[in-house]
Amino acid sequence: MAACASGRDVGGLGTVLLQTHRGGASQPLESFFLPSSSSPSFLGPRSIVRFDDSNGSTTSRPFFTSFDADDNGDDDLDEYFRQPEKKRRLSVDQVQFLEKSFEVENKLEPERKIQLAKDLGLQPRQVAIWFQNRRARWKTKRLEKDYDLLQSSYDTLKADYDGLLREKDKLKAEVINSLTDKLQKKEKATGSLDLAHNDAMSREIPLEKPSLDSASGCKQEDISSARSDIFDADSPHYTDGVVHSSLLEAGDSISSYVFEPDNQSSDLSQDEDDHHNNNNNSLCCRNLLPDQYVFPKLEDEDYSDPPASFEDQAFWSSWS
DNA sequence: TTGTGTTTTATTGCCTCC
DNA sequence: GGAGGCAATAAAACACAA
Repeated sequence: MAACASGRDVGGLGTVLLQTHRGGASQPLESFFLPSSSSPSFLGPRSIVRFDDSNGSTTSRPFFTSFDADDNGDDDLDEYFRQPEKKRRLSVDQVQFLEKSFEVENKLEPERKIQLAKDLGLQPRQVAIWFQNRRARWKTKRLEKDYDLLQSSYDTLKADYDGLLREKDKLKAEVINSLTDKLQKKEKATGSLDLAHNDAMSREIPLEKPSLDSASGCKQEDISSARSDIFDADSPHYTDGVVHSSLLEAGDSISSYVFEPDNQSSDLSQDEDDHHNNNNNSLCCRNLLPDQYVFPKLEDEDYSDPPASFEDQAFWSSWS
């Protein structure tokens, strides 16, 4: 018999009830299954208690019911033994009993297994199998809960991240607009400069602004060295006095990247000035023509896309 | 009634523990 | 080495729409 095939389960069944195929009444056939019986073999799933009728409804019978010999004759019994193995579902009462026991403790000690089997009229192995399957279902449910928890956590984090991205873009736009406005004002002011000044600029003669240059520590040799320092593959390139930044993107408005040439009337904050003073590239730009003063794109890092380590994880992407 | 998807019961093989 | 747990799976039982 299948239930004995694994050879794992021990017997130990007190009273065994048999049920005929689908709709038949339960029959106590203790003589067939008790250890002292002449037939040592267990007949498998058929031996479980069954309270359901043929329509699937469950009666309120106790776990041990008496066999009504009038309802089932020898023909039914013969038919039963000729039928192939059929699985029998546990009754609602049995399942409720097992559920309560599972709530108390989801592991099954041998003594408890035997006791439950006796109480329910099941094979101890059936009780063990039920607990095993019940643990598997419980684990699945717990995994689903954990998944939902992680999903909501991820959604919250994603929302925060997106909000920060929007805020960053907004701030970036504000900075660009501010700089553009300042540039336009400067361009208007530049139009009123005297011819001599313009001639000097047109010959690319650096505007002498000793106070600022000294403040920034930018000398002619410094400029040269600074140029060579930054003139590598990853840096903006100088051509004809113009900084051509590889960071500049096609279609970007060049005015967005024009650096303020006139330091005397600079509206930049001290922090910004400090930043510029610490930037060789920006220092050197003061020696270029005003309309050629170019500085690399403001951002050093691009956060418009989530970091690969964050977004590329299959774990997360599989959720979205 | 039948086809189909889901749930439940049971088996098998592997692993760990004593 | 035996007992028991677990994952994977089979298969019966069940639910339900068409």
